[in-house]
Amino acid sequence: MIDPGPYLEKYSFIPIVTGPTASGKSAIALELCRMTGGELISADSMQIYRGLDIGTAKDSPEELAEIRHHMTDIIDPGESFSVYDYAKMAGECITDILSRGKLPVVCGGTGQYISALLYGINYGVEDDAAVRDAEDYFYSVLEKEGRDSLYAILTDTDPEAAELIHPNNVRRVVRALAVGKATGVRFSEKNRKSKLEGPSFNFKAFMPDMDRAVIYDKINRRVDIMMQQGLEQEARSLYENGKAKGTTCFQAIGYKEFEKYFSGEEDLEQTAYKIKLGSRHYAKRQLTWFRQMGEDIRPVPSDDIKKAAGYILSSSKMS
RNA sequence: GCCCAGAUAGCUCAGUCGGUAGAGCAGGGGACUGAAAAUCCCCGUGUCGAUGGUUCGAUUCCGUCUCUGGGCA
Repeated sequence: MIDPGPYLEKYSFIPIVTGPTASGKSAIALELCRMTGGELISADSMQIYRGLDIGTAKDSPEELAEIRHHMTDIIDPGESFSVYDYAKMAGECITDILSRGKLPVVCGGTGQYISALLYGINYGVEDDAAVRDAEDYFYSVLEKEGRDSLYAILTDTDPEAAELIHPNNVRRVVRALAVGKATGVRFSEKNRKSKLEGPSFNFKAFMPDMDRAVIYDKINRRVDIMMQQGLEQEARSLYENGKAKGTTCFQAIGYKEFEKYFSGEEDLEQTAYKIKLGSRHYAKRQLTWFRQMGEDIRPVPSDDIKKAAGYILSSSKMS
């Protein structure tokens, strides 16, 4: 555990505000920063990209100017980024903020990023070029021999991992195989050891308590607003950026759905429908992730932002 | 008013040569350890429009009615 420094005098933990998309977590986190003079650390896998503003529901330019944001707008579309990178960089940001006597407020809905921080998952060595090569190798095996024989290799070399990964989930099968081949340590073995050190900081996570029907309704309305704000133009410039083509940022909901619109196969109405649908499905997956974390995530009232922020701060002072 | 075609899951539809029915989408549950807004797994009882008739048995065949399309007046 890293020495929290002077911040300890006032607060006993670092708050994480998470939850599904459109649940209002950002407003709560901003309010927390205002109330404490804190700084915000994003935990969002798409808001790290410059230029993806409207579709990722990034905080407004005014909010970005008012509250100092970290882990937002840090890389260009086309660049790669990983959970490992996130955990490392976010940790550095937190250390830096604490050293200046301020409160870091983590906010974002990328479950894997939240878990990485909260459980202090150790992802291992920094250089992953060997793993990337191994992934390429296993993808070529997949192409030549099919998914059954690919899965058979995993059953053979790491039965424990094979037990947990469905044969159809090629991406995870390849990942497990590649880690084993490149590092010489079985995927299952590496994962088992990954939590031994524990988290680097004392975090506490919170999530707005909001009915799913309300979240879905907010998503639907928010997409209409994004369209009015010029999402089409933002997506178009991403598509015209040669370097970004086919990279991670194209997985972002609100951008990938424009592909068939730009090729003339679908109209704007169909595109908006698909963005809403994709966002709803995403929210559902996020809820599953956070539900699985159980008591590690505490609900906060969602009807009043100041009340929610106050609730988090008061629970800080008590414990 | 007449003729034709429909009416089956929240939606779009398939099907039952008469033995009470199933796909896609929506929706729900779950997994997740270096792309995660990704990737993957599981979940389908519904007066088969209403009402008579034929039949051991009708959502299925026949009659009537209601509604919805389309056509003719």
